[in-house]
Amino acid sequence: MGRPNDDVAALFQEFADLLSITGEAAYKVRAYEKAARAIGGYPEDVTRLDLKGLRKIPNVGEAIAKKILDYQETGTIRQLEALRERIPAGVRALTEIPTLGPKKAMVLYEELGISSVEQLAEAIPAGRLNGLKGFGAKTEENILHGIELLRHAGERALIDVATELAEEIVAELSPLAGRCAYAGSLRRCRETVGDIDILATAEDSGPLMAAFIALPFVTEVIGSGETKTSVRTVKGLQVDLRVVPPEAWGAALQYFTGSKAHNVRTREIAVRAGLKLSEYGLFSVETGELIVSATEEDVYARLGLPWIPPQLREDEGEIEAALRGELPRLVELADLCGDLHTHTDLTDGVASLEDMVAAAAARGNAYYAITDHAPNLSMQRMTDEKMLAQREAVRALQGRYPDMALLHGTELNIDPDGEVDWPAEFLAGFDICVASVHSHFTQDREAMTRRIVRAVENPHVHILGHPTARSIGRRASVDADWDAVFAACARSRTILEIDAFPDRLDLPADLIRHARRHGVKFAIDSDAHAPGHFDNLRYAVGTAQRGWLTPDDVVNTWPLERLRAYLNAG
DNA sequence: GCCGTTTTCGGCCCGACTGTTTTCAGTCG
Repeated sequence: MGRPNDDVAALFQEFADLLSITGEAAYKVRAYEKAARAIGGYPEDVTRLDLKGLRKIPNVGEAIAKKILDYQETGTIRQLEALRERIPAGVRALTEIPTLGPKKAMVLYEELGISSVEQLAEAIPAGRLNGLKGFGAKTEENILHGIELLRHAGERALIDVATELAEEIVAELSPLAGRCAYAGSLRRCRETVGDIDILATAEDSGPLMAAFIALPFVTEVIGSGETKTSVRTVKGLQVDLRVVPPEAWGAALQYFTGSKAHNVRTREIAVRAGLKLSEYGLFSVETGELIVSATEEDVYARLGLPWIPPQLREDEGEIEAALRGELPRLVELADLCGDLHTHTDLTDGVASLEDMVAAAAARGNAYYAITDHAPNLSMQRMTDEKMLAQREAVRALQGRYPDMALLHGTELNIDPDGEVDWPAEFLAGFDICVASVHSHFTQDREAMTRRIVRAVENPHVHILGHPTARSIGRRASVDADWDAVFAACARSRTILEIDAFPDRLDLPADLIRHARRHGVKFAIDSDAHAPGHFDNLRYAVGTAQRGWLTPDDVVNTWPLERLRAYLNAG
């Protein structure tokens, strides 16, 4: 997204990677990784802070603060440039090959001068690794396999694909397990996942492991032991099954949910209290005695913390908030009482107005907005007459739904100058207007910022639809000064959408957190084009939770009267 | 390199699996 803090964080992550390749002590590498994460999640722009301000960032001390000052002056970090000269970028790329880490990468570079994945792929069949210490036949085979995986699979799975697969596996294994659930980044509601972690309890892991390997979509067993089995599935997605004794459920679930950074923090807290935390429980260091392990709540409580929702476990301030007793009461799916962005077959939806409204009512919505596309998206062939006719149909339908208020709206197109489809007089006839970027995605930052700010300042625009217009894995976010956009939304009381389509999830979680600091409100919308799309709302809720949103932040958890008052005030 | 209810030095999260150097290092999560 090109935020300055992300750029600086990426430089320090690269610095850490290069240090680890040079064999620098692990704690030093970790110090840079921690600093990179802290900088990425820091609310203030680190390129505008002085030394004193920089030192306030957690895990940023004298040395790293000075490197940031160097970046402010020169646009780079001299020590990083020096490392880049020593270690070609291709050597760092070698560590992206599964099973090949920094140590092996450095041996390959120093002994054989290999500095790219391509060179390594050619060197192995040519026998150039023969006799190289630490590289036996099996290791060569694993590296070649890893290169294949890197080239072909590579991509992360979208959350809906991964969730459906994980739920299917849990359903298959549950009859054989005491307890069974998915953990890992999927439980934390990351928007994409690199693998799936399944956790189960059993006294004897044998039958579970056997059933797991026998699942029809398993194509390859990567590794298998008594407590852990890893497989690859038809879609290239890796799935790990961990089996622990029943009494260790809570500690194991906490451990396998991660993130790694969050776990490091909780273990450090344990160490300071004379305790040792592992997936088997919280133990006394002195006596080795088990203290707690049955539930996550027990583990956190014994560390002096409230239970922390998985969506927050990224070491991005949740530990500190928990210690202060300031964890947010996160918005939940059950809090939603309406949907403010949906389509019908009048434009590109695939279900009729009647069917969409019936499905919405069946979900128990208190209000529901129909927002078909406006005419400037010309392929939708919208006209004033069609839109007014739909409004009549909506009003007529209202009588059948005494418990659900029907709102007639539209999804406007923000043109390159920030104008929308209709003049103010026509827009005033809608109950609600969403406005979205659907074209000209590549405008430069200045033009895009001006464009979006102008649109959100339009008094008839209530919601900025899928604000970044990204398509995960296919199209990058548009480039805009998001702080300027969020400030404009806060001023004009324009609501930011969190679009539930699994390849959008837009606004993304990190930008949600930034926007919230500006005092902006949000709408969790399905953008449904068919009744089945309402099921995607769970993923938008997960994204909102990762953005630390409470029900008060989300306008479609509010009663209709409060929502109407907010829309009209804007 | 960072940090401090063991506070300016001496620590820094924990365990499983794999392959190889056969008693342990590297990688991964």
